[in-house]
Order: sequence, then structure tokens, then C-alpha cells
Amino acid sequence: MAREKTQGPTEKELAILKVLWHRGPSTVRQINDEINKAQETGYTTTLKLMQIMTEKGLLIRDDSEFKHVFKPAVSAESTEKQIVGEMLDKVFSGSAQRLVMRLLSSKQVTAEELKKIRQLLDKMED
Amino acid sequence: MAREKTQGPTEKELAILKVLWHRGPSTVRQINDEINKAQETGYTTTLKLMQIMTEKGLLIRDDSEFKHVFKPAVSAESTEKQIVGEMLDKVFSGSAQRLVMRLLSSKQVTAEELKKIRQLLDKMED
DNA sequence: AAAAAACTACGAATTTTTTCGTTGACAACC
DNA sequence: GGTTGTCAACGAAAAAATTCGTAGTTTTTT
Repeated sequence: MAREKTQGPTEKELAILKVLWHRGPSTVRQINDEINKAQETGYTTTLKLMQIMTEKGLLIRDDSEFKHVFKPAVSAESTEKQIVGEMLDKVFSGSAQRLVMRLLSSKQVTAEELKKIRQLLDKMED
Repeated sequence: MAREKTQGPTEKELAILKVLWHRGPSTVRQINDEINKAQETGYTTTLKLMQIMTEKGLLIRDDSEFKHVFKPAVSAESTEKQIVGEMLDKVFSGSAQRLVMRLLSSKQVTAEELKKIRQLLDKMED
């Protein structure tokens, strides 16, 4: 794909970040094993991506040991917020209302979740 | 970029679709003019994209006139729903609740909108 | 009807993202 | 201590998305 306007992680980069956010600091092998559960990916492919991400400042690498250990340099919160914000602009021209409308009509959303979302809104009132 | 799992429009393709949804059937020139308000893009670039989109079945072309007129072959509703659904999976592992949380904390969302979103939820209760 | 302008088609170049083969370093095992 | 296995670095290929130059056609203007 071509460049993104705002500099967020690419799709594969996000997949790596998600594993790191979930597992905590990990080696390339660990990340690659995890990613392979969803989709076959060569070890060096994952390694290369993580090297690039380190250069970009998305990851922090501890190379004091033979097996390098990586951790995220960005938070899930800020990254997710950024991605949602970008979609809000690009797809919905900034209308959060329309985004929520599409989300709720997508039937992936259970009644249970609907209730929790309402509670979230209540809390938000402050 | 590499392939997308689900076949949705790319970023530029979406930009074109948005113009068409908003303006109704249009020529390449009209689309290109509109797009150039946001970002300089050559006429033939837009033309090429629209040719590809027509091949893909995203657009329908009326070439009975010298200036071809294009209209969307997909609805805003289904496309937006698909994009949101994809993000729900890829970024939030399917948790609509977390998506809404990030959305609401992004402060692009006004109190006004918050209210309307709540009303939307109320209606949704059926 | 000639010249200028606007348009489409097409192929190729460019850019971005993803993938992997190869090489050399280190580690574990026998 | 030699063989086998794991690892990181690197460059380059492949795939996907975007951009544009050129050529030929139709329309408009003069």
C-alpha cells in the first residue's frame, strides 16, 4: 500500500504490537509463533518487520542477550485512539455518530455489549 | 501494501467512492477536482483508479457519452459497515465496547454528539 | 477545416508494504 | 572440538497501491 497520512503502524506491524501488548516483552520467535496461529509467516519476515519497527521507534529492543527481547514503544491506548481517529476522518468525515451507527448495525455486537456501551456513556457524562 | 483479507476499497478508492456517494454520478474531471481540494492528484491518476475500480466492480460506468459518467456500484452503508467490522476485528479483537471507549476518549467527539449517540442506543434497544 | 483543448486507454514507473534467501555469529549437543 | 541448530543482519525480490507520461480520439474554438 502507499503511505499513510498520519504515521500509524501498518497492518502487520499492528499484529506484532498486539502480541506484545498482550504477552509483554518477547523474542522474535515468540512473536512469530503467536502470529503463525492466525497466518503462516516466515521467521525472517517477522524479524525484518520488527527491525523496521525498531528503527521507526515503534519497538524497543534489548540486545544485551543473544536472543533479543522486544517491547512496545507505543501504548495500546494511543495507537488505538489514533487508528480510530483516522478512520473517523477518512471514512465518516468526522461523524462519531455515524461510526457508532454502522458499528451497532453490524450485528457482531451483542445485547450484552450494548448494555456495557451504555454504561460507558453514562460514565462519560462527567 | 500487501493483500487485504477482506476485499474492501483501498484508501484512495474510498475517497473516490465518498465523492460519488455525496455528489451522485460524476465524471472523472468532477471527481478529480473534488479530490484535489484535499490533496493534489493528477487527472490521469484519478482516471486510472476509476478504471481499475470499474474492473473490480466498485463503480459502474456509462460510456454512452464522450465524457464517461460513473456511479458507485456499492452502497455507503455496506462499505462502511465492512470497514468498521474489519477494524473491530483487527484492532480491537472484536470488542465493540473497547472501540467505543477509544472513540469517545478521542475528544473529537462533542457533547452534542454524545447525546445523539445515546439516543441512537435507545432506539437500538428494539 | 485547422488548431487547441479535453478526454480515455494503456503501459510503465514509483512508492509502500511484505516476504524470504543467504550469510555469518553464537549456542547446544554429542 | 566438531556437528547441528538457533539467531540477527542484510539485501533483494515480490506484492499491492498509487502515480503519471504518452498516444490517440473526440470535442470545441477560432
